[in-house]
Amino acid sequence: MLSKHKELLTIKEFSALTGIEESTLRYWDRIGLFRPAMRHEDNNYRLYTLEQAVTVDFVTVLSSLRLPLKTICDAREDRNPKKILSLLQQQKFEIDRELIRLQGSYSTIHTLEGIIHRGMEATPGEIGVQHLDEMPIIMGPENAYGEGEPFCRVLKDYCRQARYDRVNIHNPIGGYHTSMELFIEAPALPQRFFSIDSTGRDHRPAGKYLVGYAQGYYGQMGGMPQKMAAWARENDLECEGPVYVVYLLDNISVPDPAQYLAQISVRVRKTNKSAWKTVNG
Amino acid sequence: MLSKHKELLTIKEFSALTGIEESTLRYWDRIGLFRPAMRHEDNNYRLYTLEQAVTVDFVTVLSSLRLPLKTICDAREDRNPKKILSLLQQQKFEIDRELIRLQGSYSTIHTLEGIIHRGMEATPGEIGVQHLDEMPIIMGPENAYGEGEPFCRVLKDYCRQARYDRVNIHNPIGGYHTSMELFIEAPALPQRFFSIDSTGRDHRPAGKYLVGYAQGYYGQMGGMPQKMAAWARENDLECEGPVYVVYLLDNISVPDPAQYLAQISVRVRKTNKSAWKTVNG
DNA sequence: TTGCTCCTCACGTCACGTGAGGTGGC
DNA sequence: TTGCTCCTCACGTCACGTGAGGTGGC
Repeated sequence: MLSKHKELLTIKEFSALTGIEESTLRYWDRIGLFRPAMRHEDNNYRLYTLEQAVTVDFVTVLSSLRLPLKTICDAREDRNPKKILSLLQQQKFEIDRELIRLQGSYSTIHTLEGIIHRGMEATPGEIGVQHLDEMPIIMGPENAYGEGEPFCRVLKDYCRQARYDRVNIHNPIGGYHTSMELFIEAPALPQRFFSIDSTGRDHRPAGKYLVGYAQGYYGQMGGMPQKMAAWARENDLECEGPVYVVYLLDNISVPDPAQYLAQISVRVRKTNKSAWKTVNG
Repeated sequence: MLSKHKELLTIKEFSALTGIEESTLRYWDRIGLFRPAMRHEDNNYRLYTLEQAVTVDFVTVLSSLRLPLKTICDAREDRNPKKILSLLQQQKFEIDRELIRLQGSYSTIHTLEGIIHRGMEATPGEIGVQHLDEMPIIMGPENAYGEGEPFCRVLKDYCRQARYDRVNIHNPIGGYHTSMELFIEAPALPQRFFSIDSTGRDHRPAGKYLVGYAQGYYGQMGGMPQKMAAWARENDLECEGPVYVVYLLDNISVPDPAQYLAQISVRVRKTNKSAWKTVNG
């Protein structure tokens, strides 16, 4: 038969038994969430019962589910199955929201990694034909450029709309020009912006693209549009469809705007002059 | 042509444009993470450029990925693609860990909801035959009961081992008795504990079970073992295999131990006396 | 006296949010 | 004078962690 005193645990013993930090136990005591069964008469030491090592799981389980300690504290007194079920149900929503946020972050990282990797491999000024895989995007509305309206303002209008539409605004943003002609005319003023987003239902289709890499600040293409057009003519290629501009390196990865690196891509096909068969050949 | 001054934004305008709270902008300024381009000469107002509304995304993107502001601050000065990739890679691990934790919480909630629901539907003292679905569990090691060793201590030994083995210790814990005979002998001293865990590779198999619901504190079955054995005999049933004890209602959902509700389950088959066919009949 | 465990109390952490009290220009 | 926007500074939040200074029994 063990003496009654033997069953009482000091804070250190209780901490070792339950795995809860001493400082946490003192804090829970202080806010009245979970208190030791008694205090030692002489030295005021906290004394926990062995039973408490089991009943404390009301706190540990619910706090592990991220319920605020205040909520746990309030629910503790007159808890019943129904009330607990309702707390759990609520918390499931919270966790769902967190899961969605985290998956968004994960996806953003994945996209960024891919983009930055390609940015490190690309050579500024390089032009060539490449096969590009499908890129899922979310296409924004048509841009409204007012008289002398700066690029930044329009981009921010897009961002505001994106926030409103619950689109992940932390994903990389690209520029969309409806044709090579319009791109050459105003390379700094895309007709639309798009967000590179793996959940997007729009996409830049897979296929053969004329790809150029331009170094410099947003929209400053340094003659790249003309060079790409010339390169296409020289190689009997015809640009078709929209032009996509994606900044592989920008202020996320380099501090100096002069080091930004844009990937410009537009679909191409061989012209009639070419030896290859063409669709309308 | 717009005047140079028109392109400068007050904190309110900048906040509206970027969606970042004014208090957050002041905080970022204070810790030197992101400062306005200049201050107004007269009134010391913060003045941001339109460009900054774009470059601030270095901060917003990385902080949305939960990188500590200190890390973002340190990386800002001389950032380069390689360094940013390494930060992203690290953060991916962090997010992975968080995702796993959250999924664990989600699964714990799901398990708890199921258990508490069954606890609300069950009638204390009831005995009957039920079909039970498979229940995934993680089986613990064999319990070592020392001389006069209290139940709580053994349970906590199991918990410590579970923490060590990285088993989710917040999932409900059940008792496992190797046979009905041993259960009747010592209903408060299960040979093993197990954790109800959807990721578990062990399980209580699906099948026909003799099920009893006993009210009261852990291990206090109030004659339920004998009653269940008697019920089985009267109904020409033979108990086989281990006995599982799961507390459907315990200190998570009710404060009073007298209200705890245990579900006791053991597989049964018809005896020879029965009209039904038996395996060895 | 030394070493040990415990105590309380104050302050730090992290990324802000809130409110008090004051300024500057219409 | 009133109303508006901005400022700084201090304090609050949340769930602890840390350390200073002190106690009690061997």
